[in-house]
Amino acid sequence: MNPNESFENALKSKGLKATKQRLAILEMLKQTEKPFSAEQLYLKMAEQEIPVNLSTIYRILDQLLHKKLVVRLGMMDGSPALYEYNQAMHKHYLICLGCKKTVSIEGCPLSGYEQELAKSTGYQMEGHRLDIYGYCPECQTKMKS
Amino acid sequence: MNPNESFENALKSKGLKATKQRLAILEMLKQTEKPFSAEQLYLKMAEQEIPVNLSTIYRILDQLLHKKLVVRLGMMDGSPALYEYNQAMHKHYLICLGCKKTVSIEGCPLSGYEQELAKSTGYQMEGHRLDIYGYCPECQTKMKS
DNA sequence: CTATTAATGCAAATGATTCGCATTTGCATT
DNA sequence: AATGCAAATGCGAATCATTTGCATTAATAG
Repeated sequence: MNPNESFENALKSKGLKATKQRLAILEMLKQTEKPFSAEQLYLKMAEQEIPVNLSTIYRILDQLLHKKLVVRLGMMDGSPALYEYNQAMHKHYLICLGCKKTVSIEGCPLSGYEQELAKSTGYQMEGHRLDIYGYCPECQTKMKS
Repeated sequence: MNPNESFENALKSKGLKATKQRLAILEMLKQTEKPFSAEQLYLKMAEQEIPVNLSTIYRILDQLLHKKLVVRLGMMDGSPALYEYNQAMHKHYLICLGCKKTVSIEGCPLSGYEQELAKSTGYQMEGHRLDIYGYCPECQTKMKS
């Protein structure tokens, strides 16, 4: 099955029209499997000569977010939000305070905990943000000198 | 010991001058033990007739953050950052995406996990950041109408 | 008490994101 | 294939949180 075709179906089944801008965004996020900001997507689309306006990208990302086709992460400071294709499996990162290298962690240590918390608080859970900080083996060695 | 005095020492020992604005912010955050946005602090200080400019508050919070006297929690959307007094004991929050109310969570679900991860990766752990997002019972009700 | 230097106020700039409204496009239906 | 209409897009301006440059003021070392 042609990838474009499956995105078309995904969009239509959610009640969204399959426009070239939406298809391009989904394709880009899916292919790279990396998170991008609205601006980065805007630039990439410009390269590929797909005409699009930045505000349209924001609107599209917002819709895809509500339809759970993408996930939004980030913004501890005021830097732009990042969006990534919604793999069923979500990830967490181990971030080195020395060299800023990030390693993804197997599985999610909060899988059960969140449901438990939902029950005890009455909240309807929408997700969480977890990053773990430390020093990688290389940076630990460097620090000893 | 007068609380003001101890904040004065805390500031001076970090190389910061003990101004009334800084003392007021620290006192406010310490007393309430709740996270506040820059704007909220600004309004509270206006009430108390402590003259201060919003940009000064941002600058102060930034310094206190670097000196580890306060902690910043980020929102997933673009809403304002929240700051709270840095208790030695770390906490995690359940944040309502509707009304932004934040509730602190009992204990830390990652206490054991972090050590386990240290062993399997060789990283030296320095801490983590965890916030959980959802909709509080009130906002869930509102959304149904 | 004075000098020095950091801190503050103010106003304007910036950066991310959103909004209103006119125009265009996808697509269901002839 | 042509038509109609809601949905989507483009464009510009607005908004909101936060930052910055520069002139003024206040804290503290000497």
